[in-house]
Amino acid sequence: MRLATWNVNSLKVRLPHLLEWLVANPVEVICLQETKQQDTDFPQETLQEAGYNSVFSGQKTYNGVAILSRSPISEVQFGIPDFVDEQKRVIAATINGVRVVCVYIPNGQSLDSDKYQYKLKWLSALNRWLALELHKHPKLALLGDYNIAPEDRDVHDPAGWVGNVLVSEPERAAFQGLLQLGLRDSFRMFEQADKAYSWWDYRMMAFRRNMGLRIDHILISEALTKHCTSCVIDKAPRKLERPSDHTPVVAEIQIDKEK
DNA sequence: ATGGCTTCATAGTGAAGA
Repeated sequence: MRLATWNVNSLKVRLPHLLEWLVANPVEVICLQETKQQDTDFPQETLQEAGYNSVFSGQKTYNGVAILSRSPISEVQFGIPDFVDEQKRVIAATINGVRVVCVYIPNGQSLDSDKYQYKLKWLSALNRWLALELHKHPKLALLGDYNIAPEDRDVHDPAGWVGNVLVSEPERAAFQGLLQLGLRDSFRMFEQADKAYSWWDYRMMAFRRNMGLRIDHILISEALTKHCTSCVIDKAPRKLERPSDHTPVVAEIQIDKEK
């Protein structure tokens, strides 16, 4: 089954792009971030008509996450257990025997911001929870907008980004901490073109000049790695009119759907 | 150049994103 993640930057604005993309890419599961929509406004029926069940956790203006799936969705978890957070950034569910964890990791704003401290605490809480979750669900995938470029090769201009959030050493250490739980960055399991990114600033014609970062990731547990056959970034939606600044990432896992 | 663009919000001297 194919699993995707996409920060849509407003589901209300991007719904036509999402529906169009799902017709061309009928993935089994897609995790969405920055839906920026209250649950009462979530387009559940429209997505159902497009063949997708959905679970979602949203709020007005900011954040908001959702999981859509062609298969039944069970064991839905909202937020990180025992971590108090007003911001809707996590939703998890079990689909075809795979624990799907959808995250919108905080941006952090700047290294001297309170939001950066929140980001690091948040990552620490995520790590603690996932350690337990991996025990319960050996087949686990962590998909989302991580707001972390793991290595310099994930940054168009590493020297220019020094001192910024998304590339700082503590954030990268937190990313490595997730790998130390036994997760693998599925994108790096395969041969990839150089300068492959998943986000480009709206300004400065950044997309046309490929001034991007790879900050959207699909990490998979040991039990899934041997079944993972590809991971690709789909740049096509970034070329549309009024695009999201992020573009989808898709991993293919060869497992029995009936399990 | 602390800018640029986009979103949601409100009608701001805006806030936040990445």
